[in-house]
Amino acid sequence: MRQMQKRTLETRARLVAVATALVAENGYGALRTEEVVQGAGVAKGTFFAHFKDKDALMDLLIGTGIDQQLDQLAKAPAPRTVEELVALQQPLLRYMTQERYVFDVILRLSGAAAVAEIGTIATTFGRYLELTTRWFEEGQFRQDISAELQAEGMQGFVTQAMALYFCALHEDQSMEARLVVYLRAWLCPRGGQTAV
Amino acid sequence: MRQMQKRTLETRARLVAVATALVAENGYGALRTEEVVQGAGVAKGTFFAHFKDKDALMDLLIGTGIDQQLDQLAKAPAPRTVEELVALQQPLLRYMTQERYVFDVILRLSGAAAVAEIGTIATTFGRYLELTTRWFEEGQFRQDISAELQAEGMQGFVTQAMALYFCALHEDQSMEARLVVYLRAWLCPRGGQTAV
DNA sequence: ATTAAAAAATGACTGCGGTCAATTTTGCGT
DNA sequence: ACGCAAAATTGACCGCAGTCATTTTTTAAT
Repeated sequence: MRQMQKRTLETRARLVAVATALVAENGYGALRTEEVVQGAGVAKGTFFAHFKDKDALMDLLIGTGIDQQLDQLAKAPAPRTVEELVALQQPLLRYMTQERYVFDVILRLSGAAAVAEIGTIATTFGRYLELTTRWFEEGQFRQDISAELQAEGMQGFVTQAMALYFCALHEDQSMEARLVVYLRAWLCPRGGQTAV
Repeated sequence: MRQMQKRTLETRARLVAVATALVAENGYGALRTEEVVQGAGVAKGTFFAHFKDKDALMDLLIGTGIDQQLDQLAKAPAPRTVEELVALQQPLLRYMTQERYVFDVILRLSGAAAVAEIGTIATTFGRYLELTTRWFEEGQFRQDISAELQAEGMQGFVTQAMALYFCALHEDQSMEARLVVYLRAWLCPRGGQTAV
């Protein structure tokens, strides 16, 4: 098995650089592989030799963006209130909802289809869970369920809040306001009936 | 303004009938507009005169399927335990996760893009909320938050459970088992700390 | 019946993602 | 240096959703 050529890395880097620039200019949804390929000075087929499909490129671009947001989250100390929790995550939510197309891609790629092909976005979702689980391990919120479960639940509510952001039927409140309501109910339940 | 012609209804009915048959045969993801059009004996353009795009047809087909599931749910008495809650919804979950493609379409269309164009799937999601809210109004579960909020939260967890069903990283437990864990934590919290 | 205008249907055409047999480039063994 | 096989690249081509100027059909007024 021969090693990868330097040329390969250069071509790939050029494709990614051109794509990044085009996205910065016109947004994710407007990106066309034809433009990327022309900008990089290669043929159509070369693109697909480097990326399985357009989604694979998007996975890389958007996944990188999410990772940068998580870097910020990782710096901050564990939030102690629901309000802090939401405020801290606001930049991440804004990034993921910047375009309807971006949110759709994230939903589509956040679960790895096969273990063999865990993409960047799927990886960031794992990292998000790890990171927020650590917050809950500080014990500021619920004691009756595990930190992992609290984190998984928060992830679900965050997704739901983002989804409703794009829904014309639920324009009454902001994404953040809705999330505060959800997370208060999830993380600070005031002992309801305990039917099992 | 002249009224709609009988011909219009006939053509549309034929398109839907052919599409339904094709889906029954090969599944949703394999449906091609070309086949629908040929089967109905009309031209390509006619299809798009009746449906804004392929998604609009899918919205109708899948939305109808969901509605049938909800009809079943509406018949049953309000569940009194989390296990009943999950068992009752199992057929609905199975329907929505029968194909990856179906689940993707549902996610994409469950929120109405514009108030003017509320599709069948978006409508069923509203119906699901109404229906389950009524369950929670019976007061079997949490007393500290509204029935609506309990229903919205459940919807989020159901979606999350379905999403993880398609994720290779979370194959350790079934959709139903995961949902039971979520809903127990959501609906039967045993009074944790009440930080606000 | 005649006609005019709206409604419906047509199908060639476009845009764009993705494929693949053929070609060029590269690095290794001799 | 030479030859050869693997790796990388090429671009014509395909599949399929969606468009639109043109034609056909229907309806209502005269």
